[in-house]
Amino acid sequence: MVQPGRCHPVRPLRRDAEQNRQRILRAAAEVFTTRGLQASLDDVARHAGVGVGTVYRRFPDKESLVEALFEERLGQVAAIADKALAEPDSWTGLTGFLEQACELLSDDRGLREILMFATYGRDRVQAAKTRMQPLVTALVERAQRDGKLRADLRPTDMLFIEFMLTSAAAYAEQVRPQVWRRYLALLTDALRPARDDTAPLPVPALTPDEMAAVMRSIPHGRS
Amino acid sequence: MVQPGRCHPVRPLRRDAEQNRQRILRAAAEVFTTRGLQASLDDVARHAGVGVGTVYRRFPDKESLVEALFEERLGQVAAIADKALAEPDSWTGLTGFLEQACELLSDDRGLREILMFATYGRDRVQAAKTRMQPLVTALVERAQRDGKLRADLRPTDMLFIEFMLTSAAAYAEQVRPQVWRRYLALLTDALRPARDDTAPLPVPALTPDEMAAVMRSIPHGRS
DNA sequence: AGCGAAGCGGAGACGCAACCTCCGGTCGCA
DNA sequence: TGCGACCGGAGGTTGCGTCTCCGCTTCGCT
Repeated sequence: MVQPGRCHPVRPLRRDAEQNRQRILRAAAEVFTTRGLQASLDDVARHAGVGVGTVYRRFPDKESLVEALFEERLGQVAAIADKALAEPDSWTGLTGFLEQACELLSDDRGLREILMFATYGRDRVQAAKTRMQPLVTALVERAQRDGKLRADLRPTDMLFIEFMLTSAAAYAEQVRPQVWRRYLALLTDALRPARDDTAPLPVPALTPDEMAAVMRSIPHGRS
Repeated sequence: MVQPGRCHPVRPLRRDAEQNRQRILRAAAEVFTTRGLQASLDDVARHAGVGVGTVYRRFPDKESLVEALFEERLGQVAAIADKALAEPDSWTGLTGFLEQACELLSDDRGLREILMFATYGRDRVQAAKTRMQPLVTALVERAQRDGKLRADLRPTDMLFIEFMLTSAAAYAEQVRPQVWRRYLALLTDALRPARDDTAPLPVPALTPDEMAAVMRSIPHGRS
């Protein structure tokens, strides 16, 4: 996908080598999305039908492989926010954003781990997040200006909602991969402007800085 | 707390030994609640100021220690449901249940892991769950009879809500341990009877059997 | 066809971390 | 005071994941 940023032109790989590279990428995608990032490279190699050595010859270490793979996915996430802002109706835009993000994350365990726990590629993820933040903010503020969204919600709330939904999705994955839609509907309903008798939210939302701190606070390893 | 079910009367421990046992239990409680069940017994021993050997002399293996510790906590969880049913107002009972359960779980990582992922003591947890199920069902049905709770919700939904909230709590633990209350308020609001323009929930709730399957589907190890 | 370089496989070195054992020494208690 | 319960913690054992190494294969150019 992305040519490595070598300073000298790279001699193209031999045909068989290139083919193997593709096979590895495909296998890695499958393994990491279904079993998560803690899957071993031996797994990936077995899945690709090549030896471990071949994997390590192409990708100096696990991190490179993971980054090569998820670069594109990270882009997709940001694209979802873009598309949501392009949607003329502010409410549809916002709920569509939540739904599509959840769709993307709910069947990609690797992406989930990378985004939520920054297991690898801290920097790339950081970049993706700083790109998304203003978009989400715009989405939220637009819907509030239109009176479609409960006024006391903040952009970071959307991230938490996303997080809660994908947690639920992950939990039920093996049994009912789609239940998260039930809870999305529930939460979506809760996002609409408060009725008169609605209690105010008892705790302020996280600030963007606090949100960043949350990410940093996650132990470097797994959940 | 609970005397081990030896068939022959147990000679009481020597005074220093008993004291160490207590110290171990206290240390284990602290370590497991803050760092989770994956903490090593070496950690516990260090924390207790005793050698590992001492720990293993008292508790044949890690599982026994964990079970000894969480037996009581598991009881507390069930007690919360009992208390909620005793509350005369059905709405207060239900939301109070959610709040108190979340309170208990949000600052006890070990309990969280044991309940959600059944990392240890599958049977005990199963017992606790089957004890709770009818209580939660009663709580839900009572509130619905009173017209206080959205009619299309099912008991398993409460467990998912619990799960989503504790996930959020865990996520923000280091930065803002109380944000979960914000999302509890949001969800609580969503639990009230649907307004006329509320969309129906798009996916059926899990059945109790499916819920049990979810538990079984969790890989035996960690999250 | 022939040859050099690029590529391959996978056994296994290495590192790490957790669980648990063992035994020389210590300490409570009758 | 002496015996036996008890202690500490070094280290055995196991298990797993990352990555290396080297003898052999395959490609592709001439």
